[in-house]
Amino acid sequence: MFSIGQLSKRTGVKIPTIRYYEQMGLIDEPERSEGNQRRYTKDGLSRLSFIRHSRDLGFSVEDIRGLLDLSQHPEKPCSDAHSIAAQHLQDVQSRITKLRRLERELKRITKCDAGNVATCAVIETLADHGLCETEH
Amino acid sequence: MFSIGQLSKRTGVKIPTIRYYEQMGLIDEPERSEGNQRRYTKDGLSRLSFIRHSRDLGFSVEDIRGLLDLSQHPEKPCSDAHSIAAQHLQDVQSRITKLRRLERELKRITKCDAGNVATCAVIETLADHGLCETEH
DNA sequence: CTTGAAGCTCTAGTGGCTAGAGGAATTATA
DNA sequence: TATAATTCCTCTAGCCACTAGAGCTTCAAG
Repeated sequence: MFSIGQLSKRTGVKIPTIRYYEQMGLIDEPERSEGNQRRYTKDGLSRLSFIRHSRDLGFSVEDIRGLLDLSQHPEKPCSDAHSIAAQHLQDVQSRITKLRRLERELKRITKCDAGNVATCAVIETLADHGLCETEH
Repeated sequence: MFSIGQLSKRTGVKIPTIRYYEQMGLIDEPERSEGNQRRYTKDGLSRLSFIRHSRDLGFSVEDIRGLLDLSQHPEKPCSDAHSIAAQHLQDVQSRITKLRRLERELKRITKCDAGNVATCAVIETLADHGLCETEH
């Protein structure tokens, strides 16, 4: 049996976040001590690790709800899990593409070495979209 | 003079967002018509464009506050603008790095072609961090 | 002068937490 | 065993950058 603090240390999920997940229904309400403190089992620990890991990979809480549900039903086909993951992969890739464009633009405008704001490329570019090299 | 709707169309910023920026103090309160509707000048238009453009580049509202302030003082050295932009560039770059790692991991786990959840790599990987190839 | 679009203010909700108040329980030390 | 230090409890509110909706008023075209 783990206290919430121990669970937090083992998983790297902060205490208020664990309580938040409980509220959102991602983890079951655990047993309580005589004094009403949460007491977790190994199962609780592994479920929380699953959640933590999924969050690290950027899945939304809703996605995780689906993935957790699937993981409880080993007999189901895994195509559902795949479509969640594949969709998420697409999201990640499109975010990367956008950020790469930003990066290029930011690199370009931070090269400016003007002395003051009047001729500064950062300010100028922000004020005038036409100066941009790429779409965004 | 533009109505809020015209301003919205010209800048691509949604109407409630314009009012939100006003509330946040990013744009001045504009004049009003006799019937209390907002009426904007060209100055208002270009200020909002500046904001829109900065948001597109991913600057936070706080950053923009600083950049706007600088843009009103053309005599100031532009090193302040640079440090805001350079810091932001760093943020963007570190986000890209993280997303690239995610992408690799997601690609790997979505390659699984198992029939059901019991042996599905997506579920398995999420449950067991040890199966991951890279840090994240 | 009517009608329909566009505007107004105000409140509340989004996601995924995080912070703080004010108190109770547990654990470690004396 | 007494006390002190730490951890835990619930509850409310805040973060960012909007977005949605209710209920009302004003504007512009015909």
